[in-house]
Amino acid sequence: MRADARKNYDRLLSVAREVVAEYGADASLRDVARKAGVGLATLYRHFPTREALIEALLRSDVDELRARAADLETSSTPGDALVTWLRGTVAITHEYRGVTALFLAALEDPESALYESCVALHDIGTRLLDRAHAAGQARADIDGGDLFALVGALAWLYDQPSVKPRADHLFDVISSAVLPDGLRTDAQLQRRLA
Amino acid sequence: MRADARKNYDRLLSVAREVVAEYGADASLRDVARKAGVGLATLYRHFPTREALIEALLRSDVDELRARAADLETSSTPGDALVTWLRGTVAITHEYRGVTALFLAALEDPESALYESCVALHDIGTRLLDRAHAAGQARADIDGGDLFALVGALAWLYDQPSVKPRADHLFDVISSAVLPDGLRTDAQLQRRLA
DNA sequence: ACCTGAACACCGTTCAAGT
DNA sequence: ACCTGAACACCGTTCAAGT
Repeated sequence: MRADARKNYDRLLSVAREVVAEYGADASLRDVARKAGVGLATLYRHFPTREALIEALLRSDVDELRARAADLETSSTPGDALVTWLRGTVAITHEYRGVTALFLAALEDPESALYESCVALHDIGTRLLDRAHAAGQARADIDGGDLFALVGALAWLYDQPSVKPRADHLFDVISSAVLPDGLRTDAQLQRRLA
Repeated sequence: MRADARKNYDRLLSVAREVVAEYGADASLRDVARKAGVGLATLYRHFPTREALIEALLRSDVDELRARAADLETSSTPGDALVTWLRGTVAITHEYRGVTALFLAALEDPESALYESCVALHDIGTRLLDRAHAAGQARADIDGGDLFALVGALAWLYDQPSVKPRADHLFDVISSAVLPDGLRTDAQLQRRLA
């Protein structure tokens, strides 16, 4: 990449991070280009679609979630590991307000720039879920696809301002549906019994 | 209302019903006016906001849900009544793709044209939920606001094309979190035990 | 190679001017 | 009273013309 192109690329990415944080994943791309002091077509060549831009923003987050999952697999009970990872995934997804609908669509569209990231998240979740299944801590009739969809629904709930005060509670409700207390013997349950 | 105004009003409403069914609650209002053969400003005077238009479309549905709830209160066990009503509410909300975010916002904005409808749905749900609470069939730490938010999340899930095949399953998962089988003695449980 | 401005076809919202 | 077209300030996307 030529030096000036590189500079534009980096500038676009850093401006996009701010704009998306403020206006969500459906922020105006024109606005991003304008604030980056760059022609609109320049943004389009670096990031041919909105998904491509979001993907570039999300890449480091997905890597982090992957690393966390690896840690959790060795440091926690299967049930706790899954819940902790879900909480982190929902939190990060929520930072990109409105991105969950893009995610769920991308999972079925290998052409999407978000496809790889979505598959990665889907697979990590499935792996943690299967561990919980093996330990008899997760509801048996839920698979990785269900889990991915529930993460989307939870992130969507966090995205709604009026839900925010009860969002953590709803996280507990939904995650306890995936991991019923009756099947669990981990820290969360210990706390409830204490 | 003058005869020509009445005619325009009715025509706008019927066209809006089709357009919203096809493109969702964020359909182009310009498109509605165009297809109704009416000036754009005419639409705006009859329906000063998008919420006002959606509210007009939704009014009969809300009335129907209210009637159903009244029936269910006399014809079913509290747990069954709540689940059946939830299913119907999610189904109808889903017909207006994308309306759930408007709903959750309207519940906190008395100025919104959707406010009355949202409060009505919220209150009906709370009433059915409290019956289930009294019968010991519903999870105690869930209130009407939680229920309203969960209905929104479920309708959002039904709105995502990639989730559709598993949406009914996720409905069961989430509704069983609200009404755990351990607390229920109704038809759904009987079926599962059979 | 890379960038830009303008063009095109859309929005939502408002308002002066018509009947 | 009611309606309309045009105006304004926005989009996303594409492309010919510049350096």
